[in-house]
Amino acid sequence: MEHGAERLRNLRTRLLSFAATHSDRRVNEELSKADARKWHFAVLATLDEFGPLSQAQLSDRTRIYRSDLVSVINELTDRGQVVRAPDPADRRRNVVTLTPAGHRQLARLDRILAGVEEEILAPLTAEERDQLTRLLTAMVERFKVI
Amino acid sequence: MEHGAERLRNLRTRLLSFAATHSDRRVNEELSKADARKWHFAVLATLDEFGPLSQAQLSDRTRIYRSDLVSVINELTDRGQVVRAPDPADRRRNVVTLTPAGHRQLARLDRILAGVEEEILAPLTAEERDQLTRLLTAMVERFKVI
DNA sequence: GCTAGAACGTTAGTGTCACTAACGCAAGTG
DNA sequence: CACTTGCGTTAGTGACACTAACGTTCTAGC
Repeated sequence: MEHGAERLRNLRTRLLSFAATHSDRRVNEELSKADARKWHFAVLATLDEFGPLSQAQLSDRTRIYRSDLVSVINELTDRGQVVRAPDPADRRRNVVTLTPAGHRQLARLDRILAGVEEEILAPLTAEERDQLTRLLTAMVERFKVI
Repeated sequence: MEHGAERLRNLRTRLLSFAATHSDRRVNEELSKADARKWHFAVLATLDEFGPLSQAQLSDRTRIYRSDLVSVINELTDRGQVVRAPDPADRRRNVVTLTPAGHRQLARLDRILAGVEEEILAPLTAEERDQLTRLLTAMVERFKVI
């Protein structure tokens, strides 16, 4: 009888959002020690993977809204981790490029995030972690389609 | 070599937060059709499970901050789904009680949330859904301890 | 009994995030 | 050349998580 007790606790949408809230909070706490936030990592990692990109491309790949990306790039340029330059081939565009400092920061954030992940996933075995990754990936894959 | 490509996509904290964001958005979209939001459900379900409670008790059980609970209770009383009355035994307290209309609304929200859950979990088999519940529960259990 | 501390509800305010709207400019398309 | 589309940017909205402070009321230790 799904009715009555346990209703709240077993609601998976709630469980999911609760887990994510906690995880996000920890991530932001730790990243802020390195003067960063999660979007910083997303942008730095994407540039590292794909090379210099326009802001629109960065927005597509990181799922950060174009409008929010502006201030993220501002923050990263302020910290010297990224360079924003107009694209001579298309003057609407800015080309965003990783600097050596940005590369070092990325390595730092990598270590931090690995630590937080370890902490968050601590109660799970290695197989369970893989399983979780699989399940979540299946779910978010679906979102993009719909 | 975890380094380089795939870094972002495989970051489980990101996967988690992405899945939760989408799930939350869908939940709120559907609940708003019933003139509700997720805290409404949390409060109504908790009152249904435990009977009349003070706001502090509600805050403990739903994990809604006391300060945010004020407006949630306001909204629910405006809709006639809940009654807030001073506790004669302890005049610091308000006792919050479910009304018949609140009970009906709860049933409605139950159906809505079941639908959204079904949609969100669509790509998963029944076993996988159980597994997900198990894994997430294990994670959030840990949070409370730490 | 009285006083000190704690609990209660409330108000106000902060910062992050997801998301929308509108704008000026530049590029490609018919 | 007009039209549309893409680009970066500014401004703003609303939900959430969270903190601080306040007045009122209860409870415990002296």
